[in-house]
Formats: sequence, C-alpha cells, structure tokens
Amino acid sequence: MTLNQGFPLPAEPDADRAGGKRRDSRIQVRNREKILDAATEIFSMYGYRGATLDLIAEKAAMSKPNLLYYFSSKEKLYLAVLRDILEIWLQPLKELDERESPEREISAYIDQKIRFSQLYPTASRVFANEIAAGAPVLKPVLDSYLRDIVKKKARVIRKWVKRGELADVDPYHLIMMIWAVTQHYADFAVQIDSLLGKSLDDERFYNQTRKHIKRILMRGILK
Amino acid sequence: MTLNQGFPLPAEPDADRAGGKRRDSRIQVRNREKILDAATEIFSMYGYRGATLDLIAEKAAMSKPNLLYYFSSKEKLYLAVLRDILEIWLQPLKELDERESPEREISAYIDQKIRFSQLYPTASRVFANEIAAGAPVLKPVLDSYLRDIVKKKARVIRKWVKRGELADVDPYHLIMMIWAVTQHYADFAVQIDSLLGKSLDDERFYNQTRKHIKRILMRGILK
DNA sequence: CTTTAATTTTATCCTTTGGTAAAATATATC
DNA sequence: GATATATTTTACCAAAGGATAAAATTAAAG
Repeated sequence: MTLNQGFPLPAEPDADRAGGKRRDSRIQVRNREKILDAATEIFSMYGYRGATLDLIAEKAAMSKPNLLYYFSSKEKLYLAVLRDILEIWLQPLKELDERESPEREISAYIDQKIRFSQLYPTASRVFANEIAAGAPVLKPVLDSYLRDIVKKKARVIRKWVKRGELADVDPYHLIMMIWAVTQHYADFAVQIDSLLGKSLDDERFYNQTRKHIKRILMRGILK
Repeated sequence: MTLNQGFPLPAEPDADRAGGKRRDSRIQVRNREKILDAATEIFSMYGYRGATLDLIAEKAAMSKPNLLYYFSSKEKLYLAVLRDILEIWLQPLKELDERESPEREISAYIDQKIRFSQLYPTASRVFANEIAAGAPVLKPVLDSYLRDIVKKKARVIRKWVKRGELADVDPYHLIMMIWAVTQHYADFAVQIDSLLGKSLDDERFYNQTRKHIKRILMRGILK
C-alpha cells in the first residue's frame, strides 16, 4: 500500500515526521510502511478510539516510543492511514468516462471496486469505521471533494440515461448500490466466511462473486 | 427498541441483573431501556473497545456506578445490546416463504430490511462494527444459527430458480447483495447525508430509495 | 410512620493508554 | 575510526477507564 500523493486531507507540512532531517532513508521508509500497515489493520478492527498504540506497535514489531518516533501522535498516524485509503478508494470513480458505453464503463467500475475489496479489505473497514463514527475526520472531505466528484459522475450517468443507453436509474442511488455491494465483501468478510467458508482471496470465489454482482446489477440497469 | 426474547446468545441466567429481587419494577425497566439505548448509540459510533462506560452513562443521564448497578460489566451490557439487535436483524429473513412468488417475497424482504435501516440505524452499525472487529462475540452465532437460517432460505431461492420463476442467481450472493445495499443506508448514513443532504428519516427520500433499490434488484433477478 | 429493600452517590482502586525524557545504541560521513 | 546524527530502548507520568465499597438517599410495605 502507501501511495499517498498529496491529498485533500489537512496536509500538515511534515508534521508527522519527527526530528529527522535526512528524509526517506531506507530504514525510515521501511518502518513507516510497517507502521502504516499495522495501524491499518488495528484501526480496521477497533476504529480510531478502540485502537491502541500498544497494539499497533506490537503488530509492527517495535516499541511504542519507537513508533512515536515516526508518527508523533495517534491522531497523526490515523490521518496518514486515512490519506492513503481515500486516495485508492476514490481513484476508480474518477475514471468513469461518458464517451465510452455505460456497459463497458460501469462494468469496469464494478471490477475495480471489487478488486479494491480483495486487495485492501482492512483499508475498506477503516473507512467504514470512520464513517460509522460520524466521519469526524473525513467529513470535510466528504462535503467537498467527494461530493464534487460524485456530482460530476452523476452527470455522466444521467447523460447515458438521456441517450437511452441506460434504464431510468437515479445516478446517486446507482453509485451507492455499487459501493454498498462491493464494500460489503470487504467489511463483512468474517460473516461471509462463516456462511460460505470462502473469502475473496480465493480466486475462484472472487471471480464468481464479481460476475454475479455484475450480472444482477447490469441486468438491472441496462435497457 | 428492546425486544430481547430469549436469544441464541449466551443467556447467562440473569447474570446482568444486579442485586435486585423485586424484578422489573417500573424504574428498573425504564432505566435498563435508557441504558440500552444509550449504549447502542455509543457502541454504534465507537465499537466495543472504543466505547466507554463514561460516555454511555453520560448519554443515559446517570452516573457510571449507577449504570453498573443495572449491568454489572461493560461486556454484559454489550451482550445485552447485541442480543436485542440480532433478534430484529434476523427476523425478516425467517419469513421468506417458498409457497409465495419470489417477486412478492423478495420484494417484501427488501422492504423489511430497508425499514430496519430506517428504524434502527444505530443497531445496524453496532452489528457492522462487531463483524468488522472479527465478530469476537457473534462468531458462534454466525457459525451456527445464522448459517442454518441462511442455508434454509438459500434452498427456498434455489427452488424458485428451478421452477423458472427467477433468473439463475446464486442464492447466497443474492441474499448478501440485499443485506449489503439495505445496510449501507444505515451504516453510511453520514456519507449519504454529505452527498445528498438526505436521510432515511425523510419519508420522501426513504420511499425513493426503497423503490429504486427494488427496481434495480428485481429487474436483475426476475426472469 | 417505621422499617426494609431498592436505588443513587461519593470516594477510591488498579490497569491501560497516549505521550515524554533521557540514556543507550546504531549508522553514516569525513 | 572519530564524530555527528539517526534510531531504539528504558523508565516514567498524568489522564482515562472499568470496576468496587460503602455511605446516603429514595421508594415500598406494613
């Protein structure tokens, strides 16, 4: 993971970089990544409040003060994790292109979302937790950045409907249905494992799921 | 809320009832309900670990020791909350009846699930949190009780498919799609409010959502 | 009214938790 | 290989959090 490329989340100019001057040394990069991965996992299970630095440090195989050397507070660490997540979470939506057919575009979108659920299930749950907690951190981003992208893409979908290439669906509800279904396989992985004994890590199950979701949704919205 | 009617969760014979002998006095009932409601709200935001008795007590407008007089530990309180939730969460699925048409039955099922999201959004999030945390408490229930119900209902759906009343859908994925979509409107309510400025409390939006979900899903699965 | 039992409050305990200080160790550069 | 800098460890602190004890208050029953 770790793709953070300048994000609409309070950037805090290297606020989370402790003491250091010689930036991005080998060990620096390796440990930050180790911490971010551990943090993502712990935050995904317990949310921001329920996660503890001790648990994260343990998972990252280092002492708590050592962890705090890289991220100077729990909050900064959480922000760093969220930044990474939002970036990969939003990427696919940006790519919806009205010049292509809705069949192709929406199908590709669903593919990307379900792939995300497979690759980053923990990231997905951190996101879900943040929203469930009332989005204390992400609210501003949802209200501005996300809102704008979704509005833009809703227009694309509406255009397809007008052109008669799509049934008369509400763009917002359609987008949310896709989010809902694809996220579900990450957020409720434990439940799915209980019921089916399968996970998206299983490539057969992954493909079966992907095709099934697409079949029902595409049938539901294509003319 | 509060419907707890003997549930497949470790019943702990009145373990959560402190000292008292004269059971179910007026004040007893009122306070337990007040606490359960407050707890549901706090657990829904922060999960089990992130919730604190102080927060719950404050929301229930009583002191922490007073709260502990009614529920002798945080864990017992959490169990009581989960018991209530599971009951109402599962109820609708049990009602799927193969003797009726799938159109009617699945439509009614979706109606009930979305109604649940409207009435008990916090309960829905507590459930989601529990699952995200790895279902430490509910795992046994998922593995036995839920699994059995779902298996039984999968058979009903399969029967409809065989009779040619339904497209060739996988019963499990269909059930999960319905769960996913309907839960989403409760679990991600904040996000939806950011994007649309609407909530299921708004009866117009509620009905629009309900119909839209049903339109796409039913089109997707009916022959 | 008194007496008894139920409820609430106050004071307190021990553990966990986020965070700091400073010493110790490792790494890099000249 | 000495020196400066980066990293890690050890010891610790104050606040928060789950829980208990016992006193004080309120409500119910006779």
